[in-house]
Amino acid sequence: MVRLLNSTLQDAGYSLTQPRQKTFKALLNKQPQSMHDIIMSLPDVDRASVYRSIELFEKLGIVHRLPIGFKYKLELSDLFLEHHHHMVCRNCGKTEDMPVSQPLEQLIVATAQAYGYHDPVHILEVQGLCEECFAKSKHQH
Amino acid sequence: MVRLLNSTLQDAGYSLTQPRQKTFKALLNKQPQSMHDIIMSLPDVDRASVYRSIELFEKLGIVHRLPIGFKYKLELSDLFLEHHHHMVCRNCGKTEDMPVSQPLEQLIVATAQAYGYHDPVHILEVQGLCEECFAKSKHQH
DNA sequence: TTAGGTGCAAAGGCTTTGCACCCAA
DNA sequence: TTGGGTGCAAAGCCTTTGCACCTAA
Repeated sequence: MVRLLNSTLQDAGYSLTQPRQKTFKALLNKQPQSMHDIIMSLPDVDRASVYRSIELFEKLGIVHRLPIGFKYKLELSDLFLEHHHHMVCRNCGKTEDMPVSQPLEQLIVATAQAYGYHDPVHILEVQGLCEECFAKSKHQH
Repeated sequence: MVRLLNSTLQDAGYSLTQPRQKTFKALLNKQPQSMHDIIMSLPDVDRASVYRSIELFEKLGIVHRLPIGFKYKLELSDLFLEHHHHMVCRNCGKTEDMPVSQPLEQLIVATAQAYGYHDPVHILEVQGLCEECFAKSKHQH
């Protein structure tokens, strides 16, 4: 994985520095995280460098910024992961992947096109209660 | 409409003040607006009061805060409008309504439930090029 | 060696808060 | 009349920027 980061950076004329490697590793095999989460997990990297690394990673297509609520979270892009949507638990805030369903994908694109939108990209956020929080809420009543 | 604002506020124990009325009117018959848009359109109402009114309106279900990109925009809620989604033009930023399609609604809910999410609510944002911007982009090439 | 990258500190947006004054009921 | 509501100014986040120092190539 780090190998791929290296070549992605270098092919674009950027160097593989320690802060960039650390920021990348903080994203590996993780559910989407907030900027704050990443900054806290890297106490020896300056905030400004984390922001600058993430900005560069977005530009190079290494990370995606997901709108969640009115904030955003960050995760590695489809270069490293399959296309998918997210489900957010509105009680505990946990984010889970929702794998792509072809009929759903096609229907969203077809609907947008029916209303005159060209080249549509979509962001689908589903909020609900995860199994655990749903179970807890039943006990409390 | 102002009548309904009045009773909604008073039933909940709040008074119908001038800043609240003006903030409400700024939202009437408009596409979703940013907080900045609303504040700019009300030069004689203090920013803090606009924020406080919008916060109250959300609590009372009068307005909805829509995640758009990593920001949000505000519009009157389903009490005043029908349930719908939004399409955002990624060139000019224009927001348009996308009326509800039953098959799409049902498929989104069914998919979330299939992955263990209870009581799902969904937010669907479609980004694409509106007719005008699409036409312009063709001329430019 | 040296351009690009980093850390530090300060500045910029947007939003919230504390407090004295004001006005809707 | 009076408690909730407002305006003002200041403070608090989160994010960006300027600049001197550092380091990857």
